[in-house]
Parts: sequence; structure tokens; C-alpha cells
Amino acid sequence: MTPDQGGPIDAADMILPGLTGASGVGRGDLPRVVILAYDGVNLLDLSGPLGALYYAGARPDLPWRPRYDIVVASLRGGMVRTTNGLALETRPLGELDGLGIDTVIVPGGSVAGHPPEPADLVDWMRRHAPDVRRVCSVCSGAFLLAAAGLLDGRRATTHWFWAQTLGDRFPEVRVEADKLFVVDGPIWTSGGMTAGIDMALALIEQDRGHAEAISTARGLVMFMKRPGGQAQFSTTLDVQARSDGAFSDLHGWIRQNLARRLKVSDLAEKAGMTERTFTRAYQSRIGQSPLKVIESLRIEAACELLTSKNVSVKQVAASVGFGAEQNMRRVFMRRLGVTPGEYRERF
DNA sequence: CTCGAACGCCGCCAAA
DNA sequence: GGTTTGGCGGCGTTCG
Repeated sequence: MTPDQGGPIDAADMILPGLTGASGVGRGDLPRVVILAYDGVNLLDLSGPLGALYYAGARPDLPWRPRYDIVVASLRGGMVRTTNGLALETRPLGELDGLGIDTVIVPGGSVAGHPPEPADLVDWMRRHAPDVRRVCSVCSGAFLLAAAGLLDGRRATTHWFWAQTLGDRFPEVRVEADKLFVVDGPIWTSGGMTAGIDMALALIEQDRGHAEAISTARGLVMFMKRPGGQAQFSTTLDVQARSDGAFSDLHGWIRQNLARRLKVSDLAEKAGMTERTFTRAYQSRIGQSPLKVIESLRIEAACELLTSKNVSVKQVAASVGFGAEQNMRRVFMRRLGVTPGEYRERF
């Protein structure tokens, strides 16, 4: 998994194009991810998603193999200077013509003190976006997407510092400043810097499933789900957003009674339906099963308690309805990739 | 880690 | 005749 452990990744490092520049573009059938570079690009915006996608699905117990053909490219290729002072070797975008691109990621940066909107890159973006499955931005990279018209009428986010400016400059964009990242159809935008990693994990989850995303997060020593305050990940808001107010009374009641042992039959009774009708209606209107939502609510409540209060893990487990400590541990591992103890330790 | 019991989820189907 | 309801049972997951 990690090079310093002498794992099998060493050999693979030698052959990943775009990273080493050692070989040409193209890695068989892997989805091609193009990360745009330009003079003034922010290194962390670029390397965060790159690192996450590079390690996608990596596990310590299996030989590493790539999940993506990652290409760092610029208009002319060659050396690109990042804001942080490091120079990057890049491939020319022209090399990709006709090769098919699955995902484009535009990192943020600063060009002459402003968000990046170089006309030639904007033009490339506008021309190629229709043929790309997903277009993503990190931080002020959203300005480039906006300039190419890709964000018109769409929800999007950027670094909080730039949120106001983005909205003022592109009134057609529905800026959601408080989100880690926003997905609107094929257009993904993320907040500053490390939010790009969260977005990359979500890309991995969409492509390869939850388990691989979790194990990737674990490999990066990163949380699959950040602690509170991020509306993007708030189950409460998320569930409300897609339910058109359905079951809102029920959800209120659930939140008041999280500590209780909540059975589907109880919920069905509360909602005035039979069990079968309830599970069916819930799944279709909320998009998740009742248990999954309750589990998410419990995790959120538990995370809150773990970071803020000086109560034992056992007490936390009991007070959010996980019951035994062992239970909460299992759920944390499955959903977040860390144990409650590890979670607390880091916050 | 393992196990039996309990539970959640969902396809199926007949009834409304 | 098409749609919704709810009981049943099987399968997989969770709990303790």
C-alpha cells in the first residue's frame, strides 16, 4: 500500500503515465481522468484528487493496481509552474484528441492574482465538455467552468473565499458556499484545497462502490465522512432535501427518540401505515431504507458527542441508540472506515 | 471470530 | 385493466 513499506506499489509507480511522464498516454480500458494544469495552478488542489484517485481501491493485503488512467495535462505540455513554487511536468492536451476522456478535473489557482479563466483553456473546456462524462473543479477552478458556461443554471460551490465573487461574476450560477462539494448532473464542484479529496472519494464511490471508497479513505488516513458542520454530509438536511416534506414529522420524532430501540414496525405505526406499505413508500420517497437513514442519524449524533463531550464511548453508543459499544464500532468501521476511538483521537 | 436469533428488506402475489 | 395495498416467505445482515 505505501511505498515505504516496500509494497507492490513500487513497481506500479514506474508505469503510471502522466505521473512520471515515462510512457505515453493510455492505459488500456481504465477510465481516463485528465487533470488540467496551468501556470498558477494550486498544487494541493491538483495533487489532492490525484493522490486519492491514484490510490483508489488500494488495500494493504492485495497487490496495488490502478483504477484510473490519470493524465496531468496543460495546453502546451511541458513544465508548468504552480503557485506553491513547484514545477510540474505535464502532457499536452492535444495528445488526448480523439482518445476519449471520462473525467476532467480543473484545480484552482491564481493567474495574475485572479481566479483562473485563461481564454484558451476556457475554450478547450467548452469544446470538450460535451464529450466528457464528468467535469469537476476544485476551489477557484469553478471560475473556469463558469466561464465556459458549464455552470449556468446549476448548483455549484467553490472556496468560501471566492463564493461571493463567483456569484457576482456569474449570476446564472447557484452558488452554495457552505458545501464541501456539490454534484449537479455531470458537473462536480468542490470547495477549497482538501475538499477536492472529499470530492475524489465521492467519484471513487460512484465508480467503484462504497467499499472501495472507504478503503481508499482509510489508506489516505482520511475520513470518508467529515465531522459535523458540513451541510454536504448532513443526513438531516440531505434527507429533508429529497423528501418534499414527506415523513418530516416522522424524522422529527426519530431524532427525538434516537436513543430508543427503533424498529421498522414502530416507524410504520407512527406513520400510520402497515409495515410493507411503509418500507415501500419510504424507499421510494426518500431513496434509502429506513434503517440506513436511522444509522446515519445515529452516526452524526455519535460524532458530535465524541468530539465535543467528555463522555465514554460506551455512553455515546448508548445515548444515540447503538446500544452496545461493539455495535457502534461495527457501524463506524463499515460507514466511516474508522473506529469511534480513532475518530475521537483525531478530533 | 463465531454463532444462533432477531431483524430489515424486497420480490411475489392475491385482494382491494 | 392498471395501480396500490399488505401478507408471506426467503435471503442476507445485524445484534449480542
